[in-house]
Amino acid sequence: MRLLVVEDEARLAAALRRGLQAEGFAVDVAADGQDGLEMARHGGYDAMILDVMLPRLSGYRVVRQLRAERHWLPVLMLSAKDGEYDQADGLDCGADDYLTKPFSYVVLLARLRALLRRGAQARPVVLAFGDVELDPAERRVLVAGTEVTLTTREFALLEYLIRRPGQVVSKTELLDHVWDASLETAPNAVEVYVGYLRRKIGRDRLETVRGAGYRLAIVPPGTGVS
Amino acid sequence: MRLLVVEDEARLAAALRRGLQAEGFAVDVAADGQDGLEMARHGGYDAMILDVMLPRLSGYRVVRQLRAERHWLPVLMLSAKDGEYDQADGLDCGADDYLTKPFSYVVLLARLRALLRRGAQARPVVLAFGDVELDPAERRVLVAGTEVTLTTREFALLEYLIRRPGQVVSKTELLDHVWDASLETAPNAVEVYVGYLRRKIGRDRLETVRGAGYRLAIVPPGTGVS
DNA sequence: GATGCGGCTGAGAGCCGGATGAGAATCCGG
DNA sequence: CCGGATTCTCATCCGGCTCTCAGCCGCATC
Repeated sequence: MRLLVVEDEARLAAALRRGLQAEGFAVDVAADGQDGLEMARHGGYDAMILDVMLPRLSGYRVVRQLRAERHWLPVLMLSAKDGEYDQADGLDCGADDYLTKPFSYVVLLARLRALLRRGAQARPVVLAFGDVELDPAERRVLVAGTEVTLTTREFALLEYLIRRPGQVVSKTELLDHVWDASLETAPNAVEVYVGYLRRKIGRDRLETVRGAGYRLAIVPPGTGVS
Repeated sequence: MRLLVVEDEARLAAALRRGLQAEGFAVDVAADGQDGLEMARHGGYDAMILDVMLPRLSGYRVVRQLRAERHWLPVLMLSAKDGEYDQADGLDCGADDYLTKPFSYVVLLARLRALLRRGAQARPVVLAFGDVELDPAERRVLVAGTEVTLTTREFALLEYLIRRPGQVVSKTELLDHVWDASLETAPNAVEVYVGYLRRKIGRDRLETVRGAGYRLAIVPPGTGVS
């Protein structure tokens, strides 16, 4: 199994290389985001361990770029725990798993094994539900075939909902995942953004389930007035 | 086998970790419900041991949330035996097995092994009884194939009844579980909501057992006028 | 057939969850 | 450093949900 470790902190990189090699992996190391991306593209690795904070190109951008180029190799992200970067962001970018520093080496190994067991999954290029299509890589949204421009928040909200097609998602869950969990945001923000989103994708495509949350809905073709 | 232990009492958590690691399991520990939920989502565990009384998010809520998100990992619940929390509640939330403190470590191991042997079972996504289908995740109800919209209370009531298919459920039990136990609600409320529900799902599908409670009933196909 | 008890139901008061418009604060590109 | 876009808060409004009450019905027992 070939692994790519992208980590600029030399000590940690060396430790990881040694540890993983001892487990029988073939390990390459890149010291910044740009190099990491290059190597990931052409290296034929089975998985990648990727720090978030990197010189030249952040870990987020590396994953995003890879996914945009349709490379699906499993990515395990590492980040300092200072709240500035957060797990949801990482996973949204297309990472497969996430670990905050400091982490136990045993946990890292376990997660990595889990990833390798799952393997590179062919991912849907675009998420779709009804006549709403969302492309996370290109950050584009099509409703009934025509493009709609969304702000960052609106996009994140729609993405979270469309990954749970048809299911009811509670406001607290949305707050936790679409908004930064650390910041205390008034729950009302969700309602406000639901409102914005509805104006853009069409009122009927986003249903309120009173007391429970929100749910994407399929609007019958022909009826669709966005 | 990877296990997640969610337990806030440090002594017990440490004891479990040590004991289970000695048995050859890889063990992670979370100290509150919120962390536990996060880790359960992304950690790729084979099973979870979950205390009921936890800071931030109760064990019940953790399981409920996991199940709502279609994670089926086996869950073994632990609770103090003080009657406040009870076994039925735990199992209703979607736990797979239940142990009251104090428990013997040998019993815990045995139950855990049994769970792991069964593994994560793909669960029925929808609950059904007769021609009534209820999908907790999408929060939808179909009666004889056509959708029926229910309010929060009505939905909770039907969900509770349909989880006890065909059994008689007393009014006090309904009050305890469908209504907030802390608030004193007049018992009459149950009758009122049974009435509402009957109007929506069809009179015959919800029987009164005089002096005992209510029971869902199967109406013969063809007869069914909702 | 009278009486009593358990269950049913219509009406209505109050409350709560959600929607929305306006505006402050912040970010970002030029 | 400015101006527009974006994010978020706040106050307010609205509709419908929840629950209580009071009276009625029907079963059951005598």
